[in-house]
Amino acid sequence: MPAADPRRPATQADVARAVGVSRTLVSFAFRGAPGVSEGTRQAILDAAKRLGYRPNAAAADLARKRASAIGLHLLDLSNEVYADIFAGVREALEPTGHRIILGVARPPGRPGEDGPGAGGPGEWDEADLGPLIEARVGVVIAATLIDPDERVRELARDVPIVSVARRIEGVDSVYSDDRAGSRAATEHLLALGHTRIAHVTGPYHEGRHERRQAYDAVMHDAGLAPRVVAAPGYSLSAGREAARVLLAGPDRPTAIVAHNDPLALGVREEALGLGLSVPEDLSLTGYDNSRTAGLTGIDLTSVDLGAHWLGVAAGTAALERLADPGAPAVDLCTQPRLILRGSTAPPA
Amino acid sequence: MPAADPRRPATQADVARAVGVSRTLVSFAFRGAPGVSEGTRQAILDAAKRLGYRPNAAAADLARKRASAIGLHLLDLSNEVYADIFAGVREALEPTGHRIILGVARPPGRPGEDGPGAGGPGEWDEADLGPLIEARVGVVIAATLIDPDERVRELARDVPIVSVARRIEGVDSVYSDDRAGSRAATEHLLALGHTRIAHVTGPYHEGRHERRQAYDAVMHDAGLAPRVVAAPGYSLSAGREAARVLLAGPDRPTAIVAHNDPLALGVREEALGLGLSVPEDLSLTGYDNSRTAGLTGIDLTSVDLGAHWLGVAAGTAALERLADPGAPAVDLCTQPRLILRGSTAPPA
DNA sequence: TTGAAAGCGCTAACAG
DNA sequence: CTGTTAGCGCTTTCAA
Repeated sequence: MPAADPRRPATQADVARAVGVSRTLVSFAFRGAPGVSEGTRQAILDAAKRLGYRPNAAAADLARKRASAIGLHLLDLSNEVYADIFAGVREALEPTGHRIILGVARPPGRPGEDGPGAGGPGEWDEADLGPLIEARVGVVIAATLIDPDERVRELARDVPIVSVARRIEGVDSVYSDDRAGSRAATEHLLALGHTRIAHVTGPYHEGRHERRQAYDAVMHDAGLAPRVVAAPGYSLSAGREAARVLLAGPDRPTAIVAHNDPLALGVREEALGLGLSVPEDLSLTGYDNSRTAGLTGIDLTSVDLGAHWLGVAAGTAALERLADPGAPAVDLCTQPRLILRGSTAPPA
Repeated sequence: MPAADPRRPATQADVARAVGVSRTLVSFAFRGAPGVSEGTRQAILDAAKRLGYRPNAAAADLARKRASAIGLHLLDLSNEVYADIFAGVREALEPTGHRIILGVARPPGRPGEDGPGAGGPGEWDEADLGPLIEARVGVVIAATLIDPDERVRELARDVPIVSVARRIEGVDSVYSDDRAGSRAATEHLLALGHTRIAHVTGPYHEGRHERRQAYDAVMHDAGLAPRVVAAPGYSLSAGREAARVLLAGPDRPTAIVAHNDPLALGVREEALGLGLSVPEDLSLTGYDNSRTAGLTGIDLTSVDLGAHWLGVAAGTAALERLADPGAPAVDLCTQPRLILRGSTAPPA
């Protein structure tokens, strides 16, 4: 039998009334607090089940004056990396019983999406993190933020932030060494004998340019001219668009370093569509080492940043931040690994 | 300058005090309610920004006695379909300002994962939906539930449920005709001339067997012996395991209908690893039409169930359910499309 | 146009 | 072991 009052969810008061005890007892019984006799506890639990009582987490948090939920901000659900990060975060949080409130960034094509160097208002993360803050999460784990560092530090005054896959001075950060990963990919191509190596990056955002910078640096050190094309996003179709530009001209690159796997896959599709072979006519590297990259027939050389591990570390850092708001900011950096596959070879 | 009291988030009372008005006014001003003079409103908004005031959504819901959040339960983030459904749901909910609280099912390998017909306790969804209910969401959109119909109807007494990609009598359901999709795939293989067609399904769950049933029916009608192998999950690696069994024996199938794309991709990897060619030695169909299925070199024939559209429809249905709790259950069924690609061909 | 007061479901001292 | 009493931050009658 559901609660007597139809449609209105049962409350602790209903349970207390049914059993004939005070509301406090019910509260105690549910939290396993000491001071409730075994008999009473059973009676309470039984009645609760009978009435279909469910604790109201929001009300509990309000009364307790502290959050039981952790916010998780993901940039793009259609990118496997974020699913991996999520899995890691949950693994770390699961045993603690913290609810995870997930927020996902609005898709690209937002008004004001600006090109390299334009230096837009940088207030995108605000829109995504706002709802999490208003849901009163105790800390938000963010993968990946795109606003300028300074802006993120401002946001971090409203709620503790753990930045995943991006280092932000003064904010808990758990990330992979993007410069090293990008450098490894570019140098690999260089070692193979390529000289016309291009880079496909995404829209400009501060804090998302390390892969590009490392590419630039390696090219510069090798005395080669860098060539960078910014795709209109981070997806496969954005990669196709970038490739269209890159592969059309006269001195087509013989190798391309893509910012991530979807972009690389897009470049690959476009190249294949143009009648080029990979790696014979075009060597290609991705970044993220997604499941797809490893499929036979795709064999995309890619950089593995250990997304799952980052997730676990971020979850752990969040817990620590919750426990000690005053602790110094965590700064955890891991080394990525270049996974060699069939998409790279010496130039023809 | 942040709130005077360090670390304690500003409240409406703080704002009211700063401006010199009552809390009521602040509340009104924030919700754009009529009855606040333009001057006062501006003063309030200014002070709020200055103090770093953020509305407390949980407290507001509590006082308002109704939920402003919608729960979204996703079975598996690493499967693209769910990302597509998510995108659709958000598209529908975005303009309304409802927060989306996301829950993701615990990964497989739970205790009690039972085989076909075993009829286990069937209380898995409960564990996943519980936190959503306790967060007091107004309705939960669930993609995909795995408990028996009857159990889901019980859960639906605690909170309105919109079931996505699965029809449940008496519960709002937005789904694709799985029998039709599976039938189309199987018949396609039949028409190609295959007779030894096997089916790779996942662990048994009531409400997740329509694809299998349609396969069985088509085989039966064609006078052929069905052969079904249950993979230990719905992932690529689960597909590999199933294929190991299927491709080892003496009368190896010449075609396989997989329950979904990851499973199909797993079968493909295993087959290729065994030295078989697709489609020459083995025709293969997936289900979901993921981005990966469409990649050159993968070319997986797959059934498209319009995941994004399902998401939009589910979001819309959720909104309607919120507006009218008493309305009859929605029952929306769409027709899937078989996308023909290079992974299917006549038997050698 | 503004404010006072009650209460949402729950927790947390503090008494019995 | 059990009950009483205050709130948590916010909305919402109802008066002024």
